[in-house]
Amino acid sequence: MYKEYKQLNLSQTGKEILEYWKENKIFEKSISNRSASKPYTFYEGPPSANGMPGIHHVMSRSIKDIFCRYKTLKGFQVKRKGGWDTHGLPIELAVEKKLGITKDDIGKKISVEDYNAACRTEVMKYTDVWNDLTEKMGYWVDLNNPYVTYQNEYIETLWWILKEFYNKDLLYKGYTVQPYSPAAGTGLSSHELNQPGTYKMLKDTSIVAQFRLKNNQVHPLIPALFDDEAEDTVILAWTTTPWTLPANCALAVGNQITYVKVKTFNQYTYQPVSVILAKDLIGKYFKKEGENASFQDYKEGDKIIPWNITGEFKGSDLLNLRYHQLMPYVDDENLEKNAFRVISADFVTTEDGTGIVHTASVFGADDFRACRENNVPSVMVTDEKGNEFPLVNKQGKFVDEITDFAGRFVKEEYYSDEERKDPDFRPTDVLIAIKLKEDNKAFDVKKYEHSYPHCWRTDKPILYYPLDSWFIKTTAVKDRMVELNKGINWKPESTGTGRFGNWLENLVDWNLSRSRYWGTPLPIWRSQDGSEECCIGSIEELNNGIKKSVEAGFMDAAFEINDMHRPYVDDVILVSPTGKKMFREADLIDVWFDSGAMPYAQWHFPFENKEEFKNAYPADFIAEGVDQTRGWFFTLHAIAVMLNETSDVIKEINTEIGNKGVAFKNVVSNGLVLDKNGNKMSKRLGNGIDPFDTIEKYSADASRWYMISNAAPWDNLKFNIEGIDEVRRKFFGTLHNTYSFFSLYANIDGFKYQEEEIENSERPEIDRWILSLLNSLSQEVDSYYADFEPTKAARAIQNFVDENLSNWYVRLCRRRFWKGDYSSDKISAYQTLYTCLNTVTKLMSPIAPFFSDRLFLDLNAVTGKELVESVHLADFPVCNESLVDKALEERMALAQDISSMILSLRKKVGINVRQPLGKALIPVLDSTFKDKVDKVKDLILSETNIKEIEYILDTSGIISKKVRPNFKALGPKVGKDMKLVAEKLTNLQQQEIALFEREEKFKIEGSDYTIELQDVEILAEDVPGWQVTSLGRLTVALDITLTDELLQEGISRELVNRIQNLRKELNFEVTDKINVRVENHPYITQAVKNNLLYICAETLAESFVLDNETAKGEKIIIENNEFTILITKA
RNA sequence: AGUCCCAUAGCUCAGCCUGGUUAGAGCACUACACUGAUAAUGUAGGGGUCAGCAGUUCAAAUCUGCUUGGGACUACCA
Repeated sequence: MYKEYKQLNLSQTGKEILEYWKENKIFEKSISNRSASKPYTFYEGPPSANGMPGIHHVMSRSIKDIFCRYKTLKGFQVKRKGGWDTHGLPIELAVEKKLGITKDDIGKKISVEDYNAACRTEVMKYTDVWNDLTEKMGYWVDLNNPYVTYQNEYIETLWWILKEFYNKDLLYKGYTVQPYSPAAGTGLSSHELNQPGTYKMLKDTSIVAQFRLKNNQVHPLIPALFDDEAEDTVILAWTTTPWTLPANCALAVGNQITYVKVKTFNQYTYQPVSVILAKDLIGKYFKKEGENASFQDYKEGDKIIPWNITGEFKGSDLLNLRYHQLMPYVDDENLEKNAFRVISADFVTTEDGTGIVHTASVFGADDFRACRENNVPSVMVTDEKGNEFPLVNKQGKFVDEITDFAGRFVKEEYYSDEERKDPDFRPTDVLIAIKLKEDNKAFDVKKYEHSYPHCWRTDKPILYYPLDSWFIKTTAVKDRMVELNKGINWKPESTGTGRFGNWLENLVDWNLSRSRYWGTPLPIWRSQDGSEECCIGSIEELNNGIKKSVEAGFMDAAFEINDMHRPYVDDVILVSPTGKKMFREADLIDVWFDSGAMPYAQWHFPFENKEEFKNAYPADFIAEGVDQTRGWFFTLHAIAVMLNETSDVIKEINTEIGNKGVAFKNVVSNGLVLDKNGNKMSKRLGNGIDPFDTIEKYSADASRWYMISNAAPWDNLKFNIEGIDEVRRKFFGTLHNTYSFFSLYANIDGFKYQEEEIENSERPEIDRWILSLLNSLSQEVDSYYADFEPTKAARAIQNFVDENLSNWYVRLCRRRFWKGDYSSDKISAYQTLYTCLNTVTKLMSPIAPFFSDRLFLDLNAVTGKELVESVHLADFPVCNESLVDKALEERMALAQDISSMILSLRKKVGINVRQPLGKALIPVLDSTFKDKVDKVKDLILSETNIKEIEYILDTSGIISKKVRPNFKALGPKVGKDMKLVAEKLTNLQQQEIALFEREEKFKIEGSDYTIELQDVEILAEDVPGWQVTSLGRLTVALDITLTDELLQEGISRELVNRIQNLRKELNFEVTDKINVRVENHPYITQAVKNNLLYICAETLAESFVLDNETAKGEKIIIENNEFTILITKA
């Protein structure tokens, strides 16, 4: 017996199937059943286990799951090792919050050891919750042997990778400009900078400085810039941080910006000067009244300063102009040669300032980049050891070399309140402004209020400051990364070429350093003078180093390293080749390096598992949110490309497996899950959706199906809980009903698929049709999955189940299941419907793993046709081309259209379907059309309750035709006369159309155009005198004459209908035979006599008596005629 | 601020790459029908300035540019 269900409960089904999977180890079998020689590799992007999972995790993990399950069905062995991302700032912050401490307390109130121990505990706090979600949502991933980024083995692989880079000079120490808080003495991450309240309004002294051009240089613009040797021509540049002016090393212009040279006077010194600034900004510095005013009449102190434009240039013309250093405290040969010149930069605008940006390479991130790109050296001081330092020290004070301001804080906020209250106190910026004014180097000085970031701990403004950091020289392999990216299949493509491609094009070196505690330590040891250093690539190497150190007497012999985190590794002192002590560089590395290295580290490669690694490299498929583009996707790619360049082991393996050096071949980047109004879900708004509630209430299957079918993965999903319910009703409900229908009758007839498979050619048209569609569907769904288009797959399956299988096949075939003997037609129907259901379970199983398995198991429990324990162990359906019949699909579509049109006509004239009608008329304009319709005629007739279809031939002359222009064909021919031609054609008279058809061409009056038949479509639009309707090229007319015979048949059907209702009301089994007594009402007498056999057969009546007396039984009404009827079980 | 994505019926989405004159589907709504799939099903109906403006074209939801709104990422700037 096929299992029958009272109603559909997807949530319950999910729980039961989950138990079944566990008991029977289905997941394990889905891997062990497949050959290891056919691997399909998936990498799990490790979630951070320190937060609760949200509904968006169901989304991204559904996508991962779908393709892994699909590939399993396709015969691949798909291992999926789980993983946990365990390092990083969020964990540190969670611990600090929990313990009620700040970073300052680390090493004071709490030891680094205890702190890190707390992190280790914290990070796995939510593991159980995550594992629970993973199971309940049906995500198959190996949770028993996950990789964990804090484990020693994992870290050891990271060290190995870093050493490979180090050996090829791809790891270096350098400066980067970072937000830095002198008051707190620490760099700040962008995360810290984005805390609420860090950006505050600040009033700063802003200066427009005059950078004097050298008049003795060789440059094409010199004649235009200097009228004579005495002329003082300067470039104007604006700054809100005057303290950076001593460090000025370049001026940046925009290539496309227009600049002008303006002759005028300095407002402070009254000296004549020629200034260069952006044309758009003239109005900001010069009064209209002064334009072209007399220079002779100008007197010192005049409010109106005369000016006039004497030249105009593009930014690109100004490039490489050299100027005198503005504040020459620090200078050298290299600077004179390569600095103090005009460069171009893309960030220059004409919105503020002068359109020329003062650039101090070490005090601004943009500046730093622009200078590096243009090979402009930085203005730095050098200590006795030859180390370079910026002009401002780490306390935020000018160094001694800046004689006039030495020892002064660069920001006035760094002075105490008392100092600032002193009436003689002058901020350093103001002192600089005064000096520049005196030196005739300031063009304009003003207070300027702007938003500026502050340190969230000290509340003082931050500086952009160069800090020592370790970098990976990703720029060295940039071209290779760009090149290899082109071979990666991105879904959607635009993310790969756009977001990711652009990112690679603008690649900068990867700043690895993090000044933190809980993370992978940088394995670099340095002597104190920085002259010697080494990079450790394994635990063994470290232990050897420790041994030597013990021998050298630097370390205690009892020292043992068991944990590769801080503080333990910090206690290791190594011996340099010359016998000096080397200490570990205190930095941790970026956590993104942890996750990007997972292809190697998850296997502890190359220390162990070489084979496992080789078999699982690179990934065939990965999937994460689009926010990982510059995160995990990038680090995976970067590390893979660089290892291919640096590591012999990796190169060898890549050569062997034919990998050019990528970490993944296909990548799906999914969009966000928003709330139903399109807002981002957040704790603050309280609009988040709890995945556990959703799964409990609506099931994992419906949730997954909803998310996948509703929008393409890479489009943002507006998550509406009602949508899940719709999916349940629409799709799962329909499928479940179809199965219920099947099981009801299959159980009655004892269909167990024991009979021989009925030859396709022996099956009726409608069976061959649905099987044709089914095979087309298999093919289609297969290619959608293969193309990483799950949404299209889901929609195709859903459309098949709803529209074709349920709404047409089952509806039209109902009689075949309940009527008559267990004939070959009936068996054919069962076999066909069974095959459809069984195939659909496999097609849908990647998306809805629970329900599909239940359906599959229920079907096969009876037939035993498939020898596997789960749909997930089955093979993906293969399209049998010989069963695909496009012509059949086409004519069935025709049947559907014609039926629908006839029903629509019935509706219009108010004759319901139970009343048979004599005939429908269909105009045929070509012979193939008639053949097509003829083959599906019976379906149309029974569906619409019509006796006959009559074809009206063209020659009968009763069809009224219409010409419809084929614009695509006419376009090139008539061009702009289209309107006229189209109107003429549309309004052609019947005789004209006939003429057109006979001659196969038609001349348009009043023009030279001769229209041919292929330029138009001629269709039958009307059959005058009949009820007619049209759809596209189809036209159908209905004969609504009711003969006595038809009327009586109609009455018989009504009678049958009432008897069936009674059977049901009385709760008779569908197989019960009955006896019927009906009051002999004149309305039905003749109808019963004429159609007695029909009525009895339909209602399973063994006897049918028209009784003249009785009034017992139920009262029924047909067309206002009332009479009684009594049915009893026979 | 820059880059990218998105905008079609009350809601969720097709269509756009490759332009063709009546822009589709489902849900919701209304009416009717069906009643041996029945907590199911069918038919019909209303509902759209295809975000706006401009351009290219005989013809634009579709191609181009700009604007507006939403989102993402990057940056935080003299």
